[in-house]
Amino acid sequence: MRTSALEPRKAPRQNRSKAMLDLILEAATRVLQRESLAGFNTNRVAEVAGISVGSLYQYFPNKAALVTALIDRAQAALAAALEQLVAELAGSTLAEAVQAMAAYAVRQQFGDPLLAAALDHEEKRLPIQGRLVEAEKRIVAIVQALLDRHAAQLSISLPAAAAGDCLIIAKALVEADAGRSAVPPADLEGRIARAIYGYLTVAAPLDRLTLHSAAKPMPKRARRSAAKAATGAARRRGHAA
Amino acid sequence: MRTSALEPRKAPRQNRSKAMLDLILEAATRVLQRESLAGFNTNRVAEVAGISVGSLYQYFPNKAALVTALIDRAQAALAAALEQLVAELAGSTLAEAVQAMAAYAVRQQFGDPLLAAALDHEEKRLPIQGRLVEAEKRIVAIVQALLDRHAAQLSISLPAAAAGDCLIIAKALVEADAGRSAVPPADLEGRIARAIYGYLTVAAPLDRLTLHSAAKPMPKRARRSAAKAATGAARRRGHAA
DNA sequence: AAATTATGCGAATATTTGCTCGTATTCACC
DNA sequence: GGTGAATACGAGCAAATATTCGCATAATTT
Repeated sequence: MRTSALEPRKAPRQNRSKAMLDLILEAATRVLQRESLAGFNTNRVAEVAGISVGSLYQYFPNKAALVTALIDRAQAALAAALEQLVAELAGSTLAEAVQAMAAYAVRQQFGDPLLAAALDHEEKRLPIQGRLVEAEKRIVAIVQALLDRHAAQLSISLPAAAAGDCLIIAKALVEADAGRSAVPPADLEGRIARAIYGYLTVAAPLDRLTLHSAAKPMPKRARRSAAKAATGAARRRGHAA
Repeated sequence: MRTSALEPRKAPRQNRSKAMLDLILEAATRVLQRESLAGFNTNRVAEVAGISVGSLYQYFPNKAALVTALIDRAQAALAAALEQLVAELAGSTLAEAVQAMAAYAVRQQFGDPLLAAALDHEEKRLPIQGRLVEAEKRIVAIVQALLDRHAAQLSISLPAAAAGDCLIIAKALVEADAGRSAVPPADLEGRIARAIYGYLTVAAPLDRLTLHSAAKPMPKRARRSAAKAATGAARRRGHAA
């Protein structure tokens, strides 16, 4: 019978078990770093942690619960880090803030590119409970607070999505480069800053276009040539992406 | 003994086997769509295809070869679609082109969000042979050709990375929304267009900042407050991402 | 220090899954 | 309509992996 709960099985009461829980989490992280999701199994984690599988299952009812705990931890850490980063950016300009966020994103993901990617992937696959979604919201809220400070400079028409989009853009750009090389290219930080700053502040022709296609519920034939081309292309593709 | 070649085992000579190959590929796609990578196994693919596992292994020496074929197919389709899209955008402005690309990205990924993500993930994990990397390059080249037409309007200092970055940004934004809802939000297309257009055309303060941090090989203490904040945050995080 | 509880162990079991192989069926060609 | 080659089948092997369970040891309580 597969246990399906994702909650940790029990909280440790004695010191040694507290330590063991940390041991497990740390080993799990290490395994994930080294061999990604393939090769991430409970036996291996236990081995790396230098403990028994049985002990692992004393604290986590199944593998998914272990991964969930890892994601949980990572998100909490990210939220905390962002919170402080935003706090430290109190007096800064928007451009400075964006640059700082870019710098942080690079450091963050290049620290553990494989780990970050793996957790990301698992998060989508897992039967998520509210806690994780909650953490996401908190992270977005932190960024949103930062953006609010500079509301005057933003040309954004959809402030609700803006913070989330910034995070997504930064993460995607870093991850793409992380997949290619072990060390961040010198221009990465600048490219991220550019993308985010651009997204937040573009004016000009896009406004009109955006309004056009967003005005109608379905942007089907939003504009002749463009839409035509797109649908044509979509028709042509097989089952492929 | 695990066979390690990624090439298809043989080309079908009779009609029925040709049909079977399609059947397999289509079934594989469906399985990947429905249950992502977990639950994607050769037995299941055969079952869904309504054929035998043995038949599957007649055409693909191993699971990886099957996935590779899928990726291959998808990338070829994407390249072809983009090529035509770019061709059809011959007379358009940059803003129009960006908008069209955004529209296409939405259609593309929302057609098979899970599939796209799964293939993406596998691509990183697989012992890639040149063919796949080649296809990537071709896709980037197509976009780059589009950008070249509007070079005058671009404020990009790193044209080499620009095309790739546009693709990454579009993909990431769509994927994020695809993970949340089955139907694309009305504003998604606009947000993508905005991000890309912004990235390509921002001017102003970012230029200076970018130059600053890109000038020095390592952007370590690029700028006081920002860098300080970032490192502080990085120090604080555990093994988490 | 006895009793009780918490923790730890790891061999054993259950399940999954990539893949093979002997056999059956169909096709192409005469 | 016969014959060899191609194609298809699917039970089942083997390796990997998730999970359990009975027992040993350590901590805590009485």
